[in-house]
Amino acid sequence: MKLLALVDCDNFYASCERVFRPDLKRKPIVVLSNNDGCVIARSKEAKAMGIKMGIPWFQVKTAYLAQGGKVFSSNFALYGDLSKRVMNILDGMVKKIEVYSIDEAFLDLRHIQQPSQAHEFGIYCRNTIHQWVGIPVRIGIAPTKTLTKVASHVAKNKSNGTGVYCLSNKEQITHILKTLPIEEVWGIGRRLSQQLNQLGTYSAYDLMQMDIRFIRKKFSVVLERTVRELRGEPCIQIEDNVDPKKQIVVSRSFRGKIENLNLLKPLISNFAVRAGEKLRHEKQKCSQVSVFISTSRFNKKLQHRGYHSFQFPCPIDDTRSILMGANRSLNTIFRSGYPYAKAGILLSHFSNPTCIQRSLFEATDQESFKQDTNLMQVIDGLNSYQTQIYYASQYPAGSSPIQKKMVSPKYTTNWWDLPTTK
DNA sequence: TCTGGGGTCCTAGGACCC
DNA sequence: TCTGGGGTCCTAGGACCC
Repeated sequence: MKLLALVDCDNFYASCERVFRPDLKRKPIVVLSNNDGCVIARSKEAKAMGIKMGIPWFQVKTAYLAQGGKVFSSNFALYGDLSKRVMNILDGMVKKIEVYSIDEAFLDLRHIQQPSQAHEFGIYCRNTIHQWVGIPVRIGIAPTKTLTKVASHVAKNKSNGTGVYCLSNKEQITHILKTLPIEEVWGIGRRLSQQLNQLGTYSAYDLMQMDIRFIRKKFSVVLERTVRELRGEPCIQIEDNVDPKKQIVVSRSFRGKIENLNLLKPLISNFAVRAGEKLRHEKQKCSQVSVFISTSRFNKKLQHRGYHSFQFPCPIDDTRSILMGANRSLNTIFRSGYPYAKAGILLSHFSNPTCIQRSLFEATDQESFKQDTNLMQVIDGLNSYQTQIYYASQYPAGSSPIQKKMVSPKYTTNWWDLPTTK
C-alpha cells in the first residue's frame, strides 16, 4: 500500500514564540494579526482557556491577561525562518515533499511498505524536528491526502503521546470516520457542511457513503474528489514542484479610519513597493495592477468598496510603473467622506520575463512605463537586509499607520536581535 | 474605540468565433 | 412565417484552505 504523511506543526506561531523563551513553556500564548486586531494562533493552554480562533483581541484581552496569559504581535520573519528549517529537515528525509503551508507538509512514503514502519519513521521525524528546531509536530499517515488530514486530527488525542497516527486498514478508517463530524473533513467548509447537513449527512462516514454521481451533479468535481479520497482512492497528488504564483496580493487593515486621499496614497505606495519586491523575487512580470479600498464591514452606516484595475501595454516588473498604475486606480475609486479601514493591491496577468510579448501599437518606452532591471536589482539588493531606499510617495520609515506593539525579536534573521546568554 | 492576510480552484455566464 | 450548433476564452464570484 502506498502511504502518505502529513506533518503538521502544533500551534505553530505560539510554538515559535517559545523556542527562544523556555520560560513560556506550559504558559498560555496567543499571537495577534496585524494591528493586534484578532487572535490568529493559540497555544494549547490558551485554547483551554476558551480563547477562540479569530476572535477580536479587545474582547478577550482583559480577562486573558488577568489569568496570566502571554500575548505577541505576529512576527513573520521568525515564523518564516523556523518554518524553513523544519521543511529542510523533512526534505532531507524523503524523496518527495510538498510544502503545503507555513506549518504543514505532505510527504511521499512510497519507500516504506508496512504501516508499522511508517509509524516508526513518523516518530523519528518528530523527534528529529523537536531536537534540531524545537518545534513540536504531529504526523498523520494514510493512503490519501484527505485521510492524512484525518489521521493528523486523531494524532492530537489518540496517539499515546507519540504525536503520530497511522490510518491504514478499512475497519479502522470506517470506525474513525463515523465519529468525525463532516465539517472537520478537509475541503468541507461552512457552506458545504450546511448544505450536506440538510441532506442528512452529518459524519465523514455518511459523506463517504454518498453516491458519487449525485455528488458530482449536485455539487462539484471538488467534492467528488473529497469523497473518493475518504474511500482511500488517491485523487489529489503530492505537488513537489511548486507552480509559479498567478497573483500577488498585499493588503492591510488599519486602525485609524482614513478619510483623506493624501493619507491613503502613501499607504498604497507601500503596498505597491512590497508587491513589486515579491514580483521580482518570483521572477515574474505582470501586466495588470488592481487597487481595492473598503470601509469596515462592521460599520453598517457608511459603506463603500472600490476596485479598479490598470492594464499595462506590456508586462512590467519595475516598481515605478506599479506605483504609477496603482496611483491612477486609486484616484479612480476614491470617494471622500468615507472612513476607509482596509486597502490593498493585487498584481496579476503574469508572464515569464524571459519571453515577453511586446505591444505592437503602444509606445512602451514612454515616461509613464518605466522599466529598468538593473536599477531594481540594485534597490532590491540594498533593501534585502533592511529597507534603506524609499520611494518618495511612500510613508517615511516607521510612520505607517499599521501597528504592532508586542512583537518579539527577530531572533534568527537579524543580527541585532540575536539572543544572548549570561 | 478596537474585528487578519494571502492564496487556489471551479463554475456560470457573457462575448466572440465559425 | 420560420433564425443553429458547437466551441473557446475571459471574468466575476463563490467556496475553500491555512
